[in-house]
Amino acid sequence: MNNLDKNLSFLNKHQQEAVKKLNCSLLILAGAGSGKTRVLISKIYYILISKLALPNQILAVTFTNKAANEMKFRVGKMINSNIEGWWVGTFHSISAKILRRNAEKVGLKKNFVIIDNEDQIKLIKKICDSEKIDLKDRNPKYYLNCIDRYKNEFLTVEDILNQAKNSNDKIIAKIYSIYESELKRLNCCDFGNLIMHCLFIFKNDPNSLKHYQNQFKYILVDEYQDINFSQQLWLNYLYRLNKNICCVGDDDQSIYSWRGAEIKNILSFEKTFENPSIIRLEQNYRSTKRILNCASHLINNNKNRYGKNLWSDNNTGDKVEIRGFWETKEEAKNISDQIEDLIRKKVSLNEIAILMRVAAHTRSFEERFLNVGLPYRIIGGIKFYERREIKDIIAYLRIVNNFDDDLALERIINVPKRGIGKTTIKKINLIIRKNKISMFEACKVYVGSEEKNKIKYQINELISKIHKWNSLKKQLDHIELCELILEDSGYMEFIDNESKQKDNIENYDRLDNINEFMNSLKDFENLDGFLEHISLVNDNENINENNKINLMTMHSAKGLEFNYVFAIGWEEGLFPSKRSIEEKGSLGLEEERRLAYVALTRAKKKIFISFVTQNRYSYANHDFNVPSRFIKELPKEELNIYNSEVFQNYNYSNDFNENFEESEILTPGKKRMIDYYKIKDNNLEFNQDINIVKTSNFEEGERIFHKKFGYGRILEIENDTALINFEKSETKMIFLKYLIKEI
DNA sequence: TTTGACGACATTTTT
DNA sequence: TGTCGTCAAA
Repeated sequence: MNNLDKNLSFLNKHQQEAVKKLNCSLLILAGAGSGKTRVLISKIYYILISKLALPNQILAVTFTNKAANEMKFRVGKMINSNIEGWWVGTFHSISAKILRRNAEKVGLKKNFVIIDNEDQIKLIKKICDSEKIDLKDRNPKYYLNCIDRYKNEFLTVEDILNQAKNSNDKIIAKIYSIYESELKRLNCCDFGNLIMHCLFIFKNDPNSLKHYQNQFKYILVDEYQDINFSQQLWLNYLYRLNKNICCVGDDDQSIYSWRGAEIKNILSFEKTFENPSIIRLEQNYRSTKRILNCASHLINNNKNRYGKNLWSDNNTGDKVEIRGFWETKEEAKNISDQIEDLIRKKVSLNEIAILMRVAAHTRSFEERFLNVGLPYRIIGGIKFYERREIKDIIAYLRIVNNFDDDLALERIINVPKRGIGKTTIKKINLIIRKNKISMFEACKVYVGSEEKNKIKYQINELISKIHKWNSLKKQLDHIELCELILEDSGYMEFIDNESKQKDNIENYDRLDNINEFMNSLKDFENLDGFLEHISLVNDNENINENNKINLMTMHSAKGLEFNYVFAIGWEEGLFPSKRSIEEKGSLGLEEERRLAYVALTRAKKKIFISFVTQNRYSYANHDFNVPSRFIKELPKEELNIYNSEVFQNYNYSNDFNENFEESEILTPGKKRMIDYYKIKDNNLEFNQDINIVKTSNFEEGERIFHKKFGYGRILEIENDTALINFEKSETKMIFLKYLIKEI
C-alpha cells in the first residue's frame, strides 16, 4: 500500500469520496463529530501529494485561528514537513494579508491598524458627540450593530444614503458615512472593513483579482454555515476562474446569524456556485448512541434544514441526566460534587466542560470552584489583549508606530495622569476638525498657540517623547523599545504605585499581565507583525496546557469535544433566549435550538443538563423560571430525571409556556426599544398572575416557597403578612403576596 | 482638572 | 452586578 492509500484508508467510504471529488463545487454536509476536519485535511494532503497544486496555490479559509492552526499542524504532520507561505487562515487574517499589499488602492497606508470593538464604540461616541446626535434613546452599540450589519451585506455608504427613508435611517447613514471617512483618516480598519476593502479591490482592480484567482487553484472552506453575504461574495470572486471550491459545513450548527451568517447562505450554496454537488457525512464518531439520539430528536423540530440522519457505531452509553435546582448556588454545588465524583473515577479535568448560554453565568461556578479548590479555565472570557493595562501598552506602541492613530493617542494621552482632561481634549478636538489634521498634529498646534501653561508643557513633553520613541524604532528591537516606552512614559511607575495603594489581587495581576505581555513580544520579529497578530488573534490559552475544568458559552464550544459535558441554565426565556425569539420569531427559536444541538453534540460520553427555577441572577429581578422547552423535546426514554425538590413538583407532562408562541406573533420585527418596554410590561403581568394564584388561602403550618429565601413553614398569619420559618434562612415576616404555595 | 459618590441602566452569542 | 455618566467638592 502506498503512502496515499495508507493515509486515506482511515476514512470511510463517504469521506473518501469527499476527499477525492475535485474540480467542481462541492458542499460537504458534515454532521457533528463526523470527521469533517479530518476530511478537509486529507483533501489538502490529497491535492498536494497528487501534485495537483503547490501549497501556496491552496486557499483554506476557517473562522477561527484555532481551526487554522490545527489544520496547518495536521497537514504538516501528514506530509512530514513544515509548509511555508501557504494560505491557511481566517477570512479576516487572509483579507488583512491581501489588504496589506493593496492598501493604497482603497485609500489606506500600508501600516494601517485593525481596531477592535472598544475602539469602534469610542469612535462612534466621538462622532455622535461632534454631530450632536442624541445617544439617550439609541446607544453607540446600536449604531455599531447597524454598520456591522451593512458590512456583512456588502452595503456601502452610498447604498445606505440612497435607501434611507425615515429620519432614523438618515441618522444611521450619516454616522456610517462619517465613521468610514474617519477610519480612513485615522488609517484604521475594522473587522468588517477587512472584507469590504478586499471586495472593492476585487471589484475595481481586475489585475489584482486576476492575480489572486490565478494564485488559488483550490479553495477550501471550513464551517461554511457561518458564512455571511460579503464573505460568500469574497469567495465567489476568487472562485470564478478555476471554479474549484469545497465547502464543509453543518446547517444544523449555524449559530451566528447575528453576525450575518444567516442559514439561507448555506442553503443557497447550489445557487451560488456552478455545477454543485453535495456529499453527506452522517456517521458520528464522537458521541454515544444515546447522546446522538437526543441531539437528532431535538434538531428534528427545526424546519429550515437540509436534513440528515446521524448514526453511530459507538456504545449506547449512559442516559442523559436532567436536574432542576431552585438556585444557582445549588446548581454549582451539585455540579462540583459530580465533578469530584468523576475525578475519583480518574477523569481528567480537561475532559469536562460546563456550557452556558450567557457568558456571565460562569460566576456561580467560579465561586464554587474557588471555594473547593477545583482548577478551571474560562474559554473566550475576558481576553488577554482586552485587559486595560495591555490595551494601554498597545496604544503606546500604536501611536509610536502610526502618528495618525488618534484612537491610540486619545487613550494614553492622560494615562498615567498628566493633568490633561476633558476640557483640554475638547479644545484639541476642535483643532482637529478645523484644520483636518490628526490629533498628534493638533496637539502640536495647541502647544504652539498663545500663552504657555502647565498643561501645554505636559502635552509637549509627551509629543516629543513619542517622536523620540519613533526615531529609536530603527535602532532598537521591538522588545527594547517597549521596555523603554514603559519606563520613559511613567506607565510602569503608575502601575507600581497603583498596586501599592490598593493591594488587591487585581493590581497584582496587572504586573503579571505586563510581564506576560513582554514575553509574548518575543514571538514576533517586529512591531508590525506583533500589532497585526494581536488584532486578529485572541485565544492564547492552550486548551490542554494544564488540567482544568473548561467553562465557556455554547457558542465558543463549537468545534470542541469533551467526554463529560454539563449544559446549564436550560430555562425558558434564558435558553431559548426570550430576546432572540422576540427579535426574530421562529427563525430565532430555530437558531436557539441549533445552539442546543451544538451543546449536546459536544459530549462524547455523558451529558448533564440542569436548570434553575428561582434566583437565576439577572440584574434587577429574580424571575420564576420554567424548564426549557428543549428539555421537553428530548426523547424521554434516553433521560434520567432526578428528584430535586423543585423538579419533582413540576408537572412535566404539561405543555408549558404556550404564551411564548403568542408573543412571537405580537412582537417580531419591532425595534429594540419597543420590545424592551413590552418585555417590561409582560413581566409585570406575569408576576401579578403568580401573586393572584398563589396568595389564596394560606394556612398556618403550611410549607411555602419564597423567591429569595426558599422553602419555609408558616408559623403565624396576621392580615396580609406571615411569620415564616425558613429552612435555609432565619425566621422572617413576609407579605403573603410574595409567598408561593408549594407547587 | 481630578476625585469620589451616587444613581441609572443594562446584560446573548464574537472574528 | 458592574459600568457609565453626572454632579459636587477639593
